[in-house]
Amino acid sequence: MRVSIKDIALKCNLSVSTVSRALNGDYGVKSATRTSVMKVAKELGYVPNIAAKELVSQKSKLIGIILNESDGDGEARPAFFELLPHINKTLAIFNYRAIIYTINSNSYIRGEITDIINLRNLSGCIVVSVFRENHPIYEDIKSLNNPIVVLESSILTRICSNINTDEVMGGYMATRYLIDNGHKQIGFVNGPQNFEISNERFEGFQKAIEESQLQISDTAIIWSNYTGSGGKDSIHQLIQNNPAITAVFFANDLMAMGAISSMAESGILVPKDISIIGYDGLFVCKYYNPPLASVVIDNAAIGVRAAELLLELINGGSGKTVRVMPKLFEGKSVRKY
Amino acid sequence: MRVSIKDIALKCNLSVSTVSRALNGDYGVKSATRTSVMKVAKELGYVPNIAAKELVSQKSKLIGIILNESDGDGEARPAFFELLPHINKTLAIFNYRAIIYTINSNSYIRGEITDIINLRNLSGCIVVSVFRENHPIYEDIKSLNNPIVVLESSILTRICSNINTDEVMGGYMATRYLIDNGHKQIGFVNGPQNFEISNERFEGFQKAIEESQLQISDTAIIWSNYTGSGGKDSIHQLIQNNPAITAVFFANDLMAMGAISSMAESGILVPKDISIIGYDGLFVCKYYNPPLASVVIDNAAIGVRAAELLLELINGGSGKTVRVMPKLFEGKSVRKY
DNA sequence: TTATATTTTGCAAACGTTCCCGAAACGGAG
DNA sequence: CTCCGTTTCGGGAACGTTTGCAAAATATAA
Repeated sequence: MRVSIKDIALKCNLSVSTVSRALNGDYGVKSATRTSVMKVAKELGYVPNIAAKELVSQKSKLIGIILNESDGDGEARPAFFELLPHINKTLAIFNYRAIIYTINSNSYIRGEITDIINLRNLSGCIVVSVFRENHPIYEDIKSLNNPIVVLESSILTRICSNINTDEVMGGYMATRYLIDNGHKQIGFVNGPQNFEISNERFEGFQKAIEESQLQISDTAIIWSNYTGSGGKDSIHQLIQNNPAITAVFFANDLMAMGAISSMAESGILVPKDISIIGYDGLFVCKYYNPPLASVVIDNAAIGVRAAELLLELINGGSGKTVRVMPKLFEGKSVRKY
Repeated sequence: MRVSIKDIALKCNLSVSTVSRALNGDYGVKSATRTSVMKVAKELGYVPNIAAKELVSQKSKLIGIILNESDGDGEARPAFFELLPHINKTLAIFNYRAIIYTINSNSYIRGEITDIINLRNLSGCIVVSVFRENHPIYEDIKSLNNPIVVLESSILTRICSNINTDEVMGGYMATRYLIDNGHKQIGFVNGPQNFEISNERFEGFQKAIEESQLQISDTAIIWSNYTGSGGKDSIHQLIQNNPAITAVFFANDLMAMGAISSMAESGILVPKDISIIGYDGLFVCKYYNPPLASVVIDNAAIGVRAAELLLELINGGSGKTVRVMPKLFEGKSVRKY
């Protein structure tokens, strides 16, 4: 049998209420008794019963991390797994723990996230994976009364914060980098059109292009799917329709890598024949061949910040928007003219 | 106020005990009352209070996933993040949930894992990350009385199962593949000597070498550190001391990639000048340039199996060892003679 | 019909906390 | 020494379940 507060009370000749107060540092207990309680608690190896605490407090110190199941295959947005440990560590500092939920984007039914929260009385949630625009989960989140932090989105309510990289800026930086290195015929392989991030990255792309008064043909812009094989298909289509192209911006690293390895087989070399820049800054970028230029998202910073934002909400703060600036990793995949 | 079992009882003119039994499908309640209880529960939107359940049952339906914090940087063993969703999904089927703990391998103090389990009354743990041999956590695990599944290790007790790929076989397969393609001067860049997996992969390497009666010089075997930059350093050292070498087996993909990208800068091409095979089968392998031959570990299978093993233990089963066979991904990084 | 066996239900304790409220102890002022 | 204000403490309800045991209801057998 585990030792409880009652055992301590017995050994100290105190009531359970006093012991509880002593243990929790509440005001109103003599410091002498507090220390003796602490001592006995330690002697007996007391471990508080969290279930009991949760029962009376109706709170759980548990926060949910919502993963889009389609990320499970490691194809889409592997970057998210890189920030998990950082979320976790930050929460742990305040004695919160993360509990993982994978939800299937396609079979999602209204209220699912509410049920998840209610069942375990979660203190809050971090929605970590990207869902397509207008996905019903966003409706649920908007009407929810629990602290939520949504990544890579712009949902903002009294009790819902969001954090994301400045995707427009990211798209701009990548394109600008190509332009600054003398490229004029530039292609863009984006993700699906119904993802917010795709549109924002596109916006940045356009901004840089217009700024430089370049002409980009419609066939130089492809809406793909963020997967490696998508990148492969797109690059060939792109080259075929735009033989003069000298550089391509891929809206994520995976597509870029798929394209590069596929081109190598056809004898097209990067960056000699064509320059490539990706997006995400996966840690393998720097070990890629050639090291892949990429817009790097600071996952550690996002993870930490997301956890902090959630804790703020839990402690009564109100929703806010945080943008983190992406950085450029130059790699060696862009040729300088 | 949330609706409780009591509200249902009131509305049904029943006692809470009957309602509880009806809800839990226990024997001894008339099917008519059961259906009416179910109906009312649904009407009222009843959600069971898990804290209360846990309090009386002294069990939690929560299982801990123990991550070695040093994996957090994404450098060491990124493969582990690939199996997280699979563990999670399998557990979810049985209404168990995973809660993530990162523990710092270096500052670990005896009993830490015990505390983790006790605090939340975890039903069990999956220790997912590799710790060095003789790490104190293994002592704790051996003396623990809770269900545990350890990955990539061979700790086995009444209540502790382990699951791992056949590393000896993996090392053998990789080496054999090089030999079968006509390579005779083969190098091996391994991980640190105080990791079980390093030694097992080495054993497989040796086995294949001896079987083929090849002579390998001592300088062709390097004990590195499983990181990209480690791979880079090792390959240069290796080539310098063994100019005639035609193929290198890296004990993980990260080192292999670090080596390949670094060699490219020196004009050494893979597989034309030197052949490379890695280990882990990271999903980026197939998009690497060139697609990287690798011993692929089936993370999905391991994740699912690990969860199943744990559930077995929780349900009273006893510890067992499961080995899964690695597969070979041929890629295009090994030249055939 | 009565007696008995079986099924179905209710009562109440228990799980380990927190917290409100009142009682006891203590301190200082008069 | 008395009185009153503080500080410290204890009693007990409450949180929402499960479960052993007894009571009630129902079915079965004679």
